[in-house]
Amino acid sequence: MNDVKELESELRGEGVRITRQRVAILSALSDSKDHPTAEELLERSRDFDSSVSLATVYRTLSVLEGRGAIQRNEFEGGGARFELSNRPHHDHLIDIETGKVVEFRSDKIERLQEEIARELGYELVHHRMELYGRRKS
Amino acid sequence: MNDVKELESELRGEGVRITRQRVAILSALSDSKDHPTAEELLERSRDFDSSVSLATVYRTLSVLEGRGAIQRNEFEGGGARFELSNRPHHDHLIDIETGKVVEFRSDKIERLQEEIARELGYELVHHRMELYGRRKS
DNA sequence: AACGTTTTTGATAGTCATTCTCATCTGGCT
DNA sequence: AGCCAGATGAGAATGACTATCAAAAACGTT
Repeated sequence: MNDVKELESELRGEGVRITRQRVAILSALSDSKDHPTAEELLERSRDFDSSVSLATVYRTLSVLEGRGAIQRNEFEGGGARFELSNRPHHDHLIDIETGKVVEFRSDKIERLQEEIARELGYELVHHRMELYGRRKS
Repeated sequence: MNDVKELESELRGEGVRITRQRVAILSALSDSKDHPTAEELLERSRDFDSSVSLATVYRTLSVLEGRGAIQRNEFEGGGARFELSNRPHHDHLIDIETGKVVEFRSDKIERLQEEIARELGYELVHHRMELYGRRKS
C-alpha cells in the first residue's frame, strides 16, 4: 500500500522510529477496510512480520493514536476497534444484531455539536457518537 | 426520597424482589446528582445499609439497567457511570480537564439521528453521544 | 406467624482487555 | 562498524467487571 510509505515518512519526520513491527502493523491497518480489534490486528500484522507480539500491537496503536494517525473506537461490548484516520471524519452506526459497522457523516450534526459546546461555555475538543440500530426488513 | 418508594413498587410490580441492599442502592442513586461509578455507589449505599457488597452493586445495576430504571454511561477513561433514568433523556459533555459532566439535550440532534438511521436502512434502537471539551476562559 | 420455594447475597475466584516490567535487541545518527 | 536511546517479546500485573456457591432472606401460601 502507498498509504504505508506516506505514513512511514510522516512518522519518521516526527521522530518516530520505523521498526519492522510497526511497518507490519501499519500495513495491516492500511489493508483493513473494517474496524479491527487489537487481537485481529495482531493476526493480520503477522502476515507481514510473524514476530509481532500483542504488546507491540497495543504499544504501536498508542503511539499512532497519540500522533493522530489512527482513531480508537470503543463501541459497546468487546474491546476497542481501530482505523486509520487518513480519511475524512465520520461517525458509526452499529447493527445490534450482526455487529456490522456502517460509517456515516452529518455536517449538520457536527455543526450542532460545536454550537452546543460553545453555548455551554466549552471549546469542543472531540466527540463520540454512535447509533445502535436494527436493520429494517 | 420519594423516588425510591415509587421505584420500589414499580419494580415489585414487575416481579423484582426488593431487598435491603437494593433499597440502599436505589437510595444512593436517588440521592446522587452526579454520575457515580459502581465503586462510588458502593460507598454511598453503605450509608443506608453497611452490608452491601460490590458484587451486589454490580448485580443490582444490571437488573436496574435491564428494567430501564437506570442508564449506564461509559465515558472515556475509568469505569461505567450510572444515573437514574426517571428524568428526561439527555446527552453529556465532559470537561477533559476536570472530568466534570454537563448534561444537555438537543431535539434537533435527536431528530437527525433518527433520520440518518432511517436513511441507512436501520431502525434506531439507542445511541451514544458525548462531547469532550475544554472550558473557555 | 411459620413454611417452603426461589431468588439474592457476600466473599472470593475468574475473566478479559489492556498495560507494565525487564532483559534483550535494533534503528538510525555518527 | 559502533553506539545507545528507544523498541521489542514474553509473561506478570492491573482494573473493571462477572461467575460460583453455600448461606441468608423475600414473599406467596397456609
